[in-house]
Amino acid sequence: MSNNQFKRGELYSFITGKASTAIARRLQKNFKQANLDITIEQWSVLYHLWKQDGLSQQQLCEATFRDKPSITRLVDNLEKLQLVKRVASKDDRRINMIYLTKEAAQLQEQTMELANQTLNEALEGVTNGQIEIAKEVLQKVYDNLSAPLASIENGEQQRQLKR
Amino acid sequence: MSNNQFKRGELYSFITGKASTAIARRLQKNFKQANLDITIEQWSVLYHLWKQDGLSQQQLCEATFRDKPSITRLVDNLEKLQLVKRVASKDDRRINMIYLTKEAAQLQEQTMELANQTLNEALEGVTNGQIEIAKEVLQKVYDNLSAPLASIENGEQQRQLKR
DNA sequence: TTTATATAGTTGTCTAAACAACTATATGTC
DNA sequence: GACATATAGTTGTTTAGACAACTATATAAA
Repeated sequence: MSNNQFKRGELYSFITGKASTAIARRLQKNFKQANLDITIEQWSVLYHLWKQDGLSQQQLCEATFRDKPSITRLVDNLEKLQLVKRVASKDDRRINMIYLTKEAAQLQEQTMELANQTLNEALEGVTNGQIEIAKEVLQKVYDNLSAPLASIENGEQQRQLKR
Repeated sequence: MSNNQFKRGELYSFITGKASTAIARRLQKNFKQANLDITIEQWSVLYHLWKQDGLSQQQLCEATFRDKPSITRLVDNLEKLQLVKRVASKDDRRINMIYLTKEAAQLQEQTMELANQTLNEALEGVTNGQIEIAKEVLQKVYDNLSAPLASIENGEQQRQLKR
């Protein structure tokens, strides 16, 4: 575990930086060239609404791995662009249901095509087997860093309960 | 190539989002818990200066995959924190050489330890073989998306030359 | 030597992430 | 029903990324 820390350190820069920002920038550039005036962050929200319309902001937080203020502001900007509407839930008035507009529906096909193109470009020369392993590693990384959070929070709770 | 687009679409969210932000957030949290008041972005700049002190801002751009304005502002903030000094190069007065301060040198050991810990946590249960493949995939993604940029820019140049 | 061009860095503007503090509504308990 | 607590969302602040426009210095070409 300790004799390959340098190798792992190298991986750190890959995971945190290069590949993900390269894809993001490329997709953003492709959107721009196609005169699509949305950011990839906004697109990532629309992406989940295309899969299922009418999600709450809280559900969008979970789907996109963002915190609540981030989603509030993304929805703000999507509303300004008239791509999305906030509708207060009748059952629970705390909840905003987010619905796509017609304009947003029209964006789906074009942007998904660009996203697929970008991904195919990015993964050219990578075999499906390699992709599967990379997915597993990245998923494991995510799980490793998500699960322990609970135990940390439990620790804090226990500390609080002692009082 | 087209019959596994959904799988690739899944990978997209892994690459762009979950794993990298999870590691970044965890490392930031670990810094905070250790009362280290730097951001991981600032740390990533220091990381390269620890490997070699006295890099120019341009060299930091290349090392950290950021653009020039981003480095200007990161160096601004690192200077405010007294972790770094700008020194105008005598050979070429356009160039700022960036040097670590004593305070920054003291940060190295502690932060590198936290980074290694975080990475070990993140990669728990992942074999070295899997890590190697993931590295290859991410490197390939980066290369795929970096190299074609040149040809796009050539295309633009050719267009300009036509005038 | 003047002029064009390339390079290093800065500034302005917009968008977004992280975090803390906040409001409003809902739920559970006495 | 009153009170504590949990949940959904908002606002303020700081830091950062992307992009365009800019200044200053260096280099190449005429």
